[in-house]
Amino acid sequence: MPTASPRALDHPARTEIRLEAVLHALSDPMRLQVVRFLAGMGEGEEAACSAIDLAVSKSTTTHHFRVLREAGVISQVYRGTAKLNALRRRDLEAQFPGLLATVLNADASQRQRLR
Amino acid sequence: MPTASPRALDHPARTEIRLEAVLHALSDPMRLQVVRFLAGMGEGEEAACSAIDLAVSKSTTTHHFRVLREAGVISQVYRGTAKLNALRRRDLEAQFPGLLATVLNADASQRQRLR
DNA sequence: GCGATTGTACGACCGTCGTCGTAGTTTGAC
DNA sequence: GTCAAACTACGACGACGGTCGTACAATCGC
Repeated sequence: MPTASPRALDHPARTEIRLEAVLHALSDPMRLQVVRFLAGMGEGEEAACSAIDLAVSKSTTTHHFRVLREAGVISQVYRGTAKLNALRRRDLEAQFPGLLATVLNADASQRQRLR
Repeated sequence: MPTASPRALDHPARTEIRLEAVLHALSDPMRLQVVRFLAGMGEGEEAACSAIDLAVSKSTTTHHFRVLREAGVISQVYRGTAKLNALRRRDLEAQFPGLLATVLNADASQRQRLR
């Protein structure tokens, strides 16, 4: 009885997404790596946390995913033992048009420059 | 003799500006307020620190301006007892095209929404 | 020189953040 | 029921960040 079947996770509603939170979430290299990975998948595609190989412990990985979710950058839903993650492209675009694309583009440029 | 006349301040070169640092700098409401203010002035216009009324102590104000400068978001130069600040529009645009405009636009939308 | 203005340096405080490890929960497969 | 896989909760730790106050420095105007 402790299980409510599909365990629910708190997500900010589209209109509750705060710019400062999003910028903060994106200002960490690990989290930017996650976003880059998710952005590289098709629209609406989801990936388990374990699909992205972060060079930190599992606890830390959990932490970063939560920060992204609470900022409204990604959505998370349980399926089986996995937790599927997806970029909230539409919500971000509706709230802050162009922001995600611009940041991803800036990130790509910087990575290419540093290569 | 302790004076090197125009006291110099360290600024990252254009190519040294890091995306994470910029995003972090912009993720604070106070600093966003500063950037918004500077963006509201003409291209190349400068404003003294004291021209922007932040609701914090002078020490804290100094701190925020330094974070912005070290991230490469603004340039600072002494003139008399004042320190003139300006957005590094060109450098930011060259390094991360559209980023500043997109963030400012997102900020404006959010402020309007919350009004 | 003196005083006022503007900003800095330094230290303190305390909360947040990124990190970890260990122990635990939930689920699916057998 | 048992086991393994995937993720979480919790507590710890050290580093960083935003804030302040006080004391100081540089410049300008008189």
